[in-house]
Parts: sequence; C-alpha cells; structure tokens
Amino acid sequence: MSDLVERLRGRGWRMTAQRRVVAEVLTGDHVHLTADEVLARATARLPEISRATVYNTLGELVSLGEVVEVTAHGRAKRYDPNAHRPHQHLVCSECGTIRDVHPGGDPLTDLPDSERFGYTVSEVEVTYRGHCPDCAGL
Amino acid sequence: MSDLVERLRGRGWRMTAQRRVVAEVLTGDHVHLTADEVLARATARLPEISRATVYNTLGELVSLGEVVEVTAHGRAKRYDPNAHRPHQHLVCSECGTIRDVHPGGDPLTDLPDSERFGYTVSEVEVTYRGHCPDCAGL
DNA sequence: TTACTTGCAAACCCTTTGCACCAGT
DNA sequence: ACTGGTGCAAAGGGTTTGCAAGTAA
Repeated sequence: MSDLVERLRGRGWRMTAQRRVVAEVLTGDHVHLTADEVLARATARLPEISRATVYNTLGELVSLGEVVEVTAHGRAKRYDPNAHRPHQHLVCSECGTIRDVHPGGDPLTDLPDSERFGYTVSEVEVTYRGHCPDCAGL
Repeated sequence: MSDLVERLRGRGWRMTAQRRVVAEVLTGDHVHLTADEVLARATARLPEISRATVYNTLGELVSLGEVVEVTAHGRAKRYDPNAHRPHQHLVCSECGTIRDVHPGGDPLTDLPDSERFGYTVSEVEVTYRGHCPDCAGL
C-alpha cells in the first residue's frame, strides 16, 4: 500500500478503487508515465477504469502537488510522482525518455557524469513559472 | 529586411515569399508567438499563406537553430526568434505570457527583481535535453 | 528543368467535456 | 441521503500529412 494513498486519505480525499489504482501505479523513482501508460497499467489491475477518470485523477494529483507534470516538446505530458524530493529532468529529444537528475554546481554549466545516465546533453533550459502582473490577483 | 532572412539565404535556404514573411514576423525581443499568431500576422502581409506552410517553416527554423520552441504546460508552443543570445524564460501559468530573462547567480535560487517584470515566481524548472544511450547513434 | 515548396483538407494525437449512472462517507 | 466520482462517447485544440499544382534556382 503506497505512502501516497495514505497521505491522500489523510487529506480527506475521497478514496475510490480507481483513484487508488492510479496512485499506486504512480510510485517509485524514475517513474515518468504518460496518461496513456498510466491508463494501460491501471487497466491491468482494474479493467473497468476509464480514460476520463485517469485524466481527472492525474489532474487532481497535480493540483494537490503530489505529482509533477513534465512536458517534452511536442509529446504527451508525463507524470512524475517524485514531487517531494527536489530534482530536475534529463529528457531524450528522440524518444522522450526522462531521468531524474540532481545537478551539483551551476545547473547551467554542470551536470556531473554521475548524473548523466549515459545521455549526451546538448541543451539546458531554465523555466521560471509564476503569475504575470495582469494575472497576479486571480 | 531582417538579419534572419539574410542569414538564411546565406545558408542556401530556398527563399519564398511565404518563408520571408514568417521569418520577418519572427523578429524582435520578447517575441514569443504561437503558430496561430504567426499565421495571423503572416496572413496580414500575404493573404494566401497557408497554415501548413507556417508549421513547415517554423519547424525548419527550429531545426536550423534560428528559432527556439517554448512549451508551456498544456498550451500551444511558442516560437522565440532570440536564439542567438542565451537567455531563459519566465512563463505566466495563468495566461501563458512569456518574458525573456537573464538570471544572474544560481538560477535555482536567484531571479533578480530587475528580471522579474512584475511577475511572481513560484517554481523553477531545469530541463536538460540530449540523447539517451539507446538513441545516441541516430 | 528539376527538385523543392505550397495549399488544401483530412487525419492525427492528446486531452477535455456533457451527461446519466453509481458509490464513498 | 447527499455529494461527488465514474464511464462513455463525442468534441475540442493543436499539429501533421498526402498529394496535386506551383515555383526558386
């Protein structure tokens, strides 16, 4: 039984078989599944689960801060359950595979070999997210 | 006449009215247009231009390294012609508006007030892009 | 001339939605 | 019982594609 399920129950999240299965599928390190992959794995355990419910649940987990969305250019979003340990992402531009990384020094210049997982690194991108002045009050 | 058009011609890129218009629309600082916006502005100058051509041309400019794609979670990609001066992005999670920023110290902790454009900043995300071992030879 | 580019419309992928039914608490 | 979650199927936004006709070099 996953920590995540416990935590969510503690927060008063209404627990259902579908939500439990989605939460359980999203467990572990270096887990970065697309919604489709989550659906496939969830279906293996609970055949009646629907695509809509998977999307609903993923969206809620993201809002609750339990799961992080990772966007790779032009591909389906991936969902990363490792939201409580700060880390960054290393993305393959070819196949979209993602690894979690923990850069040591200046993220713009250093990604230690030990954190490259055999990837070549050709680009580093930093994105700050927040609210612009016009949207600040919303 | 834009520098970009000159540079592309110099690289042997076959020049057409459509491509010139797209390249000219993508000129300036803090320009981060969606494909749709590029189409709208291009159409204003060249009414017969098609959506497909705009997408083709944007894709080529990205491949040529003249334009950078910026992806905001769940929104249309935006195209940034400022590919030759290194910079990072500040994205409004609400409306998707983007500003170019130049962080000073450690990107993970510091975004100077002078670089915030009145935005609040709630999240910093670093993404490394490259090829995974399986895709390295492609 | 000839290979490359364009326009059109349909196809595509991923995600969201409307609504009637069902189920935790 | 009440509130909120689920499944289905259809719609939606953004992007890509196949192919015939057009055009830069």
